[in-house]
Amino acid sequence: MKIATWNVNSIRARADRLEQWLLRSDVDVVAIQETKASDENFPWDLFEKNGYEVAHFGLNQWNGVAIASRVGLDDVERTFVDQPHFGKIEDEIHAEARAMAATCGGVRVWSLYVPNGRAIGDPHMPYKLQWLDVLKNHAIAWLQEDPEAQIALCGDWNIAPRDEDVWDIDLFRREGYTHVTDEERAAFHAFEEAGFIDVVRPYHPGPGTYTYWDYTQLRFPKKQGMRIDFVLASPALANRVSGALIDREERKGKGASDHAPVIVELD
DNA sequence: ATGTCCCTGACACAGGGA
Repeated sequence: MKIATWNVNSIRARADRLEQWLLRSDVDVVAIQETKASDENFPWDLFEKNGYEVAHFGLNQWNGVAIASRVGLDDVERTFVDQPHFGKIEDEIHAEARAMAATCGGVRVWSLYVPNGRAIGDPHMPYKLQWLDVLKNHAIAWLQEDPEAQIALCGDWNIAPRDEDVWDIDLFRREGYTHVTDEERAAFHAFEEAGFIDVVRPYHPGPGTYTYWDYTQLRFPKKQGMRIDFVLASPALANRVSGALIDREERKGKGASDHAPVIVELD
């Protein structure tokens, strides 16, 4: 069985490439982030005509997550319990469309689009950290409840856990960029301390291994990327992993997302 | 090649997000 995670940066703009990628990659499950679509304009047919069931959670043009599966799609859950909100007091406050889960082929798959902290000192940064903290507490509870649970926390984590996960850590430090701060890294490592394992890194160690390249500044041809998309597997699921792929080919050419798909193979 | 891309509102391009 193959499980993938991919930030598509608009599922409508990516429809043709996504369909070709489904045919080529032969994945059984894909957790999708940043659909930038509401449920009303989500391309349901794209999945159904290729043999996938699909569930989507989208409220407007921002965020949006989906899970497609050809090995079952059960117990769909939209947002996690007590998912932090973001909004000014005077605005309508709602939980953003950044998290959903489904059980696919016996695996509890989460599609996660972790908030972008935007900038150090920006209110989106404590929102990001709080969002991760609440999710981490759930992750701990899930494993306490069932140590053998097969859980895949898939998504765009918007964190580069190690210095080698960005092309120039000195630049990030000098400019005070996000994604590499101690606080963000601690929030990520808390999942590892809870027992979840980055199952891709052992197959594709760094330095120079990335999953995202900014559209600007010729970042992709210059090989200036960031490793921010991860599949964190529970211990029982990690034991089944037999391979992994960062599909860098999919970042090439016209109409590519700025993120590459990340694929995990299970025995 | 791959020297931003994508969305919306509204009809041209500004504004917002990444």
